[in-house]
Amino acid sequence: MSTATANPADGTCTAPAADTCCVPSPGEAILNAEEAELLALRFKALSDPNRLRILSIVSSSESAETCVCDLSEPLGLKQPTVSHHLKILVDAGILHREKRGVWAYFSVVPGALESLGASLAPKP
Amino acid sequence: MSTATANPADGTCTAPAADTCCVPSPGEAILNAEEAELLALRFKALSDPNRLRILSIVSSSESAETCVCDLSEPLGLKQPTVSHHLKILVDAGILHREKRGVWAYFSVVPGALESLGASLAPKP
DNA sequence: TCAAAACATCGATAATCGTCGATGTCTATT
DNA sequence: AATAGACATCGACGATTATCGATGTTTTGA
Repeated sequence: MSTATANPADGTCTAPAADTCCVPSPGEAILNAEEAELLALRFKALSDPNRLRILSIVSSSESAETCVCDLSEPLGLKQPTVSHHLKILVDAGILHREKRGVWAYFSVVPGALESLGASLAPKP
Repeated sequence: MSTATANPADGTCTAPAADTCCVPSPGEAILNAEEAELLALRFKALSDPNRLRILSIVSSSESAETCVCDLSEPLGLKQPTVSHHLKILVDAGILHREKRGVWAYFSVVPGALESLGASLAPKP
């Protein structure tokens, strides 16, 4: 199971067996599709400049809480757009939403960013 | 500069000044647009399930090096697609490409993922 | 010199995403 | 009850993205 013909569907990559290419890696330790999908969803939440700035503002706020109207102006985005980004961050488990009266306050979920960062570590 | 009328462009959010909303945060420590754009670009490289699996395969490879033909089969993707994903990861500074003969070998840039993960830490 | 193989690049297509105006929902105030 | 304001949701539009077939480039082996 270690020699050549890695992609029979293409008929290509039938390595000359002499040189060492196409050693299909350990086999088991590979991130499976479902896990990858879940992880990608969380990174996708961080893949937009405005969402990163939202996180920066929320986490650096004195009260560690921010309402939507605090974000619209410094980002130069309209309210529906800000709400949309906030929803993505909440769905990703990164932000926490708490409705108090008319306002909605957002805060960073404790440990959320750290655990995401930890998934980039060399070896678990 | 701490009271109300956060979004004059909309005419909205003229807070009643009695309750505490719309305190526009510290002011200086906010991630600026250029930095956010750059960070987002790197996270965007991690925001695709197949790219995460590519990283998983490359980093768990025995020789810490992988060629394209090793990736096409386990991911179920055609060669041009794999090449496309690899280019994105290389451009983001996460993977290193080395051409040896006919094959191209990829390896994780040392410290690249760690430094990205560190940008998610509580306080710099 | 020629053929074959690995990989990159191009062009096209379907899907997803960011943005915003319009509208709906809910709450507090009058 | 009615109004006003904060926020969420909807629908639309332009831009970006993932995927793949076709093709180009480069290197090895005959």
